Amino acid sequence: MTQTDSAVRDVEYDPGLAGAAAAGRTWHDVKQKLRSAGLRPTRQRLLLGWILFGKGDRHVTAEMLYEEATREKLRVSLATVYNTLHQFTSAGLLRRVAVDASRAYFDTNTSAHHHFFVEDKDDLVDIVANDPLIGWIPVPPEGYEVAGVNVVVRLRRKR
Amino acid sequence: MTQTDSAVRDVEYDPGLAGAAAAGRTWHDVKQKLRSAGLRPTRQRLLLGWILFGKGDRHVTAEMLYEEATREKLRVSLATVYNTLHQFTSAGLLRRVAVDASRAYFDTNTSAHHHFFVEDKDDLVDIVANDPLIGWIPVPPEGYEVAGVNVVVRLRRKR
DNA sequence: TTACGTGCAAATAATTTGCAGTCCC
DNA sequence: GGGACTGCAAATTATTTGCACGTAA
Repeated sequence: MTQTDSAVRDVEYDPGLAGAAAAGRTWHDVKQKLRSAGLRPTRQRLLLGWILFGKGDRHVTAEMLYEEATREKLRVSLATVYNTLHQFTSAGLLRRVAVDASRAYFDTNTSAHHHFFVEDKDDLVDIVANDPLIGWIPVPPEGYEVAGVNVVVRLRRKR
Repeated sequence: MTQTDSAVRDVEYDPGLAGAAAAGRTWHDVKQKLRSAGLRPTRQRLLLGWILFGKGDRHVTAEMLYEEATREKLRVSLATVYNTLHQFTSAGLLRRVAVDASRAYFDTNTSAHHHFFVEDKDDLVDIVANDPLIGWIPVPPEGYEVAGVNVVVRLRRKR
């Protein structure tokens, strides 16, 4: 049975930023989150953290986050955005998703889940399902362990 | 049941370049392959095709292929390597694999299958299994169709 | 011949780094 | 005050492009 033969079932998919406003997280929460991750709550980390974690699950590139930050209140440099994204990722607050070989996406949802990638919109969307897509994980070669599983279902607009 | 709870079974994994020598493909075969893909068999396409398809399944980046070509016989420019990889991919002779957000990998095995990625060696390895990893594919949102599924199991050297 | 390919070098794009100045604890 | 952080600009890395020249059909 090949992958293409596999059964296809209905699944809810995450509507993107819907519900963003609903997920209220206070400024104080962000500060706590940073502290408990061992990161000093500086002005720019708080701002970026606020943008990232204050509005529900998000998928961003460095450029997107930089523009959003600039559009908002505080001045942040692009380099700092990159640094901060990496610091947040090492601290386990973000998860890096490999979608294509050009840009890096960061996901505020760090739990095990997978993604749709909408090709013509460069849009990354959580796959929300009750049953796991992956039924089993192959045993890695001697001396290695599984560091993570990345599943991206690429979507194309129907002709 | 989360991804981490999933069952783990034994699986053969592709030994990399082992069997490379065995997969004899003649120069004539490569020429045929190019022609039937609608690509004019030029000197550099033949060379690159020979390297790619003459030695069994391979996973290469542009840089790797360029170095290998240079080390061999003919002079090819890096730009031509990039162009050729893309032409081969559009023609369906190669498949692009998104592993990390920095380099693009190309796989000579265009059938549906998935990969291990060995982090510290930047090495991509086919997952060869009898049962599919993915049991089902979620139904995409209205107006979209699935263009492809990319699964990468990231491996880390055991501490 | 003649459109398709190729090489080269310059242009982009995404990301990282070095270092002087700034800011939390 | 001192080390942790940040900004900026310059450096890297991966990839693409423009254009004069070469070559398979």
